[in-house]
Amino acid sequence: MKSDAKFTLADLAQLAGVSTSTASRALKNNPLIKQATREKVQSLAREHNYSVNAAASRLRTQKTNVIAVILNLIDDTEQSISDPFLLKIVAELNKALNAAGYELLLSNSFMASDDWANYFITSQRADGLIVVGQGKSNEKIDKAAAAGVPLVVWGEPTTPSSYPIIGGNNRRGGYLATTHLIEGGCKHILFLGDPDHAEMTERHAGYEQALREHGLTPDPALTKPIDITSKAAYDCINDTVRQHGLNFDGIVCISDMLALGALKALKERYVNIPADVSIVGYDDITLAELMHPSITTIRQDTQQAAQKMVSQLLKQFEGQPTGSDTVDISLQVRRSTRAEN
Amino acid sequence: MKSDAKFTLADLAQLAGVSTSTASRALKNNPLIKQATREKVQSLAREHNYSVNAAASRLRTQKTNVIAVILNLIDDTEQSISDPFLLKIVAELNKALNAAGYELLLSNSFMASDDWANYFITSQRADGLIVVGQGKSNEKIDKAAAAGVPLVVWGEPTTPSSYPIIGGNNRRGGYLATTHLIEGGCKHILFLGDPDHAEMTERHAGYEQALREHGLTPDPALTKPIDITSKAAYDCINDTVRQHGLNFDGIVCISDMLALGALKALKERYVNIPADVSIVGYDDITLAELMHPSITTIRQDTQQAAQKMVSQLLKQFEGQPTGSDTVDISLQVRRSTRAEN
DNA sequence: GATCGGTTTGCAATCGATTGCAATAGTAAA
DNA sequence: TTTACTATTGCAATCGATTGCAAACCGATC
Repeated sequence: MKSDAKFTLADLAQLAGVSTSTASRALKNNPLIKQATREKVQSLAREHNYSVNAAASRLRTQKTNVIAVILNLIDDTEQSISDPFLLKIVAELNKALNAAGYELLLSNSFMASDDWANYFITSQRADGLIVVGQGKSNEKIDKAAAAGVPLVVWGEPTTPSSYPIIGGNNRRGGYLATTHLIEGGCKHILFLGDPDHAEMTERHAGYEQALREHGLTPDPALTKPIDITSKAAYDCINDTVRQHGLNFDGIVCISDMLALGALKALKERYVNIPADVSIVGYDDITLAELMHPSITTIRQDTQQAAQKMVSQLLKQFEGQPTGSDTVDISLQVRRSTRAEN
Repeated sequence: MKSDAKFTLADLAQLAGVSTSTASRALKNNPLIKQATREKVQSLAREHNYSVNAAASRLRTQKTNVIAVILNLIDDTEQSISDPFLLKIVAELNKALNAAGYELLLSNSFMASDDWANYFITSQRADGLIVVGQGKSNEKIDKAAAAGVPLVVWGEPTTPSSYPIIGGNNRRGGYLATTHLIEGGCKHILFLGDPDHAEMTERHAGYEQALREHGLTPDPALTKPIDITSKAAYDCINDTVRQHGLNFDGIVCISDMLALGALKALKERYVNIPADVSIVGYDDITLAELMHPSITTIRQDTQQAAQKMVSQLLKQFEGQPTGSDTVDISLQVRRSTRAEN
């Protein structure tokens, strides 16, 4: 089973009594080669455990069949590592890429050098990039795109860009979440999350839009620009309650992680959820359903997201036109909000 | 900035007025080359955005500097994708590998062909493997190891094997968790998790040991061999309570995800945690602390785990002896268990 | 038997970097 | 000015697979 000496295409060809060119073509079922020859070569290959040397093949073909997935973390927060949503996207990307015949090289923005184009593409480590998260600035992404790197981003689809951005309809998400709270009778709705971040800006816009459409006036004091961590949400809610008492009856969170933090803070103060305060999260991570009460949230279809990203990337390889696109979202109503007014 | 024509080592060498051999050596600071020459080449390289072609380099050196990380999922359950613990390990591996100059190729056992040795190593896609999770059978792993593939596994360290296995001291973990419950006054302790799985076998052994040492007799009926999903835990607790009433006052879970499911089921039945039933989880995922009540759990040091795995792998590259090893674990006491009797 | 069109196959160059060994430049001693 | 070394640099082979183009083969037709 274990053959110590390397077994190369040349060896295989010799065994089969053909040239390496024939062997190579036979292996990939090239119709130029007679059927019988193909089968012979292929069966010998199987028998001898032959597999194409990827390095050589990549060098010759200038194609790696590898896509680098970059977790573009915001600052140094723990967001990346602890946020199940991002990781779920990575998992789905893994599936989708494999299905398309690509492998997934995992990176994160702290590691990879600043020059993505160079590091991944010029150096022929990958054929393209998928960047998960826009970060606070698009500098690195823009730079890579400007260098002609095939890339796709998970983020806010309406952001003007020269590359396709896939994401949920965040404005609608914010709108749905807020409207649901209002219909449940909420009048003073907190917005938890930093509106400076592209996706969040939209969600916040949807939040304000919903308020206005229902005759409520957005109060800037109710928007809490915090980091995307449960801890930040927990602290924020505690501070707010301490300072102003329970001056709100609903919370729109820009991620389920924040919702969990908020929920914890409120429960510790014996605030009744959803009677006294209703909470809506975002992303529908597994945990949302497991909480007590389970959390109403905006679900983003991650499988569809992965497929769209991969397909946009493949289009770039083929020179076809590409564009930003949205992914389905839907409101998952659970127990952290009141059913109706 | 963007140069369309490929810029190769040869071009760089020509610009610098040296041969490719000199250029190559200069780039990697080979002392054979005069300092001045090195600097000249390096600065030209920077200036022209040169970066070594990985494919060519790999072909020539027979070294990829890539490690394939395989998520070895148990069956078709959602475990992989939803379990934050595994993903945390991946994230830590990413860091540790990068620090050691390696890249991380992400795979999972559904994708990769059955013949890992061939697919990853012979084909020169990676230099070694890190397998996360032993799975229910070691077949694939053993096969790869037998083929001489450098590999390390995250699993139960006491499993006899020809390759190093890194993992927590699971017996001690089970023991600690159970003892803690007993000291809190629990008499009828449920064990939630499938003892068939290597790591879980040990945790279960620790559980039984703790019971015996405290004069309690393990009751087989209290061991619930369920899948590693919150849903399974939720269903299991519901079934048990429905059939036998609340015939237990403590639960040892083999993962926090199970603890969450159990917690939810109990809360829905208005069982008081920890007064009526205490719960201990395993892994200390972020959520454990965020639950209400927060969950007492066994923490495994994932950063240390990643470092040990990587270091064991590097040792294999260097031909040094290797061996299985354990990672620190500790009991994190929170609110889901009673402080004392 | 020569010719022709279509099938199959093989030759040899190529992808870009690395490295053992030979060659040259440089320096100090004779 | 040689000689003897050492410090630098360059030559050319090599890693293994792919592919454009030319060559060989095959059967059929004239």
